[in-house]
Amino acid sequence: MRKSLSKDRIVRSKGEIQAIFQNGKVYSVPDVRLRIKCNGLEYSRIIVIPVKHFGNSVQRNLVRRQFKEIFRLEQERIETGFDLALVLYKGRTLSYDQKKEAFTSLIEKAGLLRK
RNA sequence: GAGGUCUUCCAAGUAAUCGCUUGAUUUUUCAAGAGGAAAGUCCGAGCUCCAUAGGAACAUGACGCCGGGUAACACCCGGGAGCCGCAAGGCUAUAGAGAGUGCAACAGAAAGCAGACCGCCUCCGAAAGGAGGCAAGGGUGAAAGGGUGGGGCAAGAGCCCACCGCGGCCGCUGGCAACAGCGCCGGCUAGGUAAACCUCGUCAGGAGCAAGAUCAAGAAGCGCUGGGUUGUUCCGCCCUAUAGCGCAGGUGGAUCGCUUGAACCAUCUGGCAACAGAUGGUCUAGAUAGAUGAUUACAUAAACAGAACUCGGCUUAUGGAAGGCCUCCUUU
RNA sequence: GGGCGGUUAACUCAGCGGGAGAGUGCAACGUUGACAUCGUUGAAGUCGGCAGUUCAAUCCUGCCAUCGCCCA
Repeated sequence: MRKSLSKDRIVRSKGEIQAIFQNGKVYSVPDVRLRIKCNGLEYSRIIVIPVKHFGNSVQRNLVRRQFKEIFRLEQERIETGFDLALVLYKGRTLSYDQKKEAFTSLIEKAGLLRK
């Protein structure tokens, strides 16, 4: 499988985001919270949402890009057919490796790791 | 060497692997891809819509030395004046207080066509004190209606004189001008505040790309009224019942606007400069939950910080480098 | 992205060029056997911050910070 992440792999419309937040299951580690919901498609999608006062726009864009990169590299190990919403809270500053660790443990908790 | 001050420049690059957006080409590649502030939204414009920004009066707001630059500006350049600084240099919402209204708490005798507490002097009186003259000295205050020196006087005072300061719809000279210099006149009369009202001059219609246009989908109508620019009034002209306003309901998708522009680079010419002109060259982000990331190497990438219609400025945040100038110290 | 408004005592607000205030709350005292109510007294403030105008700024002007509202 090609490790791409094009625009249709990102949750885009406002209604779908609302649906994840109303009906999704919640898993969390410090400073990061994951909500998942079945989407009925052949692939999984993601959206990264920093909370309102998460630093300035440079910091918000940086963490969003880094989590998208982690999802892109790990997506072949993840079950298909789910929408993932990552909500980021402002705590300590995580390095790239720490973010990757947090993401992997969240996927394990949610039982989405492909065997 | 230390401190200060002004100006300019840079804001990472290259290679590899995996990826993102746009455009070409076509099925595989190629090219391009955040800032000096992209920020704050404080000014000025372009652009779009509001049926007519057509006129007049009164409001309202902004600006305010002079000359120039600019599409325009509250910006920039040059000059004048005042203030600050030992200096380099910096700051100034820098017209009018000789049109009017107002304000100046407290203190002080007196605060605006000024006034007399202490005091000084003269006269009356035995004394206490009284009548008058004065504004130099003390004291109050942010501010007490020219300053210094001399003459003069009972004591004093622009009362008189010299110099300095101040004023004049004064003259001459220099300057496009602001203004400066000199002369003459005035014996001082004319204090502060206009980021208080105001006067004078200049400018300004309003809203903003969530403007606005088209397509698709969806929905449920009801009530009121003539309405239409949005400071007020008047005049003129015109549009529209497929109208306007209010409440309720629905959608919240796609395309255009959307990037070639008062653009950038180089050279020459004019100008003290801001800037303008000519010639040649270049095409340089266009996303829509929002594209620039991750890892490795090059000794090492660290500050503030991320385009959302586009320009010209201002302001604020911030790392580093270079140069000019000034002051002080040390050495030769 | 664009357009507006606010910030004064612990809380809610008034004031708008010369004295920083009101109500609630807080503290002390009185009243009561005790409490509530009531009465008296008191404390509490860089008027969001930094500059400028003025003799003098919560007030006028500029910049910054922060909070909130509106639009399709």
